[in-house]
Amino acid sequence: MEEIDARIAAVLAADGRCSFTDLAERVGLSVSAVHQRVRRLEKRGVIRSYAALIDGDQIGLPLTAFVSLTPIDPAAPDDYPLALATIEEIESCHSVAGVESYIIKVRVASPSALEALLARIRAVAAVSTRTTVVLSTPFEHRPLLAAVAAQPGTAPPVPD
Amino acid sequence: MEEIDARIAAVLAADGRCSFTDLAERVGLSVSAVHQRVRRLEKRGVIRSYAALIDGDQIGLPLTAFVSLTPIDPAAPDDYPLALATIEEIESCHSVAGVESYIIKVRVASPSALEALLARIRAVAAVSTRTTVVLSTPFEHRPLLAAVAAQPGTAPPVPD
DNA sequence: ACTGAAACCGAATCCGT
DNA sequence: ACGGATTCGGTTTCAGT
Repeated sequence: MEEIDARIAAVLAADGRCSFTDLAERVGLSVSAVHQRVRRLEKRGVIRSYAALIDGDQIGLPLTAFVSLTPIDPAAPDDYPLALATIEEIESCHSVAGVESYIIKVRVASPSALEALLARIRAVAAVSTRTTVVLSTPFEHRPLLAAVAAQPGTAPPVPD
Repeated sequence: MEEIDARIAAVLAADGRCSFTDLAERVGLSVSAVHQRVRRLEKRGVIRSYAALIDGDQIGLPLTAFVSLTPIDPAAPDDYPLALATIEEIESCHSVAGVESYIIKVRVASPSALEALLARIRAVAAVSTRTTVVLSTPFEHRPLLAAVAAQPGTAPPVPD
């Protein structure tokens, strides 16, 4: 991917509602050129989607936890992701290397809601669980493109 | 928070670039009313920001890992988040309950980049690290508002 | 692949309820 | 707090280089 595409992606990663007009100014291209590039980034899947990032505390889901899952029967067919996807409290699901097979991130309203959620997880997935409660989140959702966008792919235009 | 605000937040969580016109149709209000509500959700911090979600694989950061951090000196002042925030490869940082003090999520280009990153983390933070490599991500960034938005807060308007 | 212009549509504001 | 109208600016498309 080119440097200019990386910069466009970086801007949108940090400000998902940035207008094409602003974007054009920031990267030094015409509006229609940026438009073209953004559509291409979307089509290629570099930009997967756009999202409003919501504060869990303010929507009645103040408790975040990471839950590590270990299959009870190691020989069981691995369709856990499908089963887990049906549970809405699970925000993300990662298959991982190590003693445990999956790490999922969940958000719930209360400790008792967490307890009920863990029961549901064990019910749909035949796993044992290990839960790590999040106390606070100093930061999250940081755009990872700053470094990528900063790297000089082609030389920047020389000012005269 | 009201039900209608929850629905607005849910729509924007799933489609961060949704227009006010679309939003108005979806929640059954006028454009100016939703506009007002969205601005209020932003001001109150319910909507923290908007972001384009980027595919790490496509920007040269195919390796994701969770790193658990344990302070070497348990009595040391806890300014780890500040130190960690300077490292761009760290996407999120959570303080957690348990044997370890923090769980961070990182994205890097390669195993050797991960090795270098871990060295940097230990350098800035005086911690021991335990790393869990992500093999695949069945899903992530799921909007957690579906359940919240579905719950009937006030009764819906009665059609005549 | 980028520019510039044209046509269209959405955003933002104001006023009235 | 909502709706409707207005104005302004952004989006989208097209033709040209």
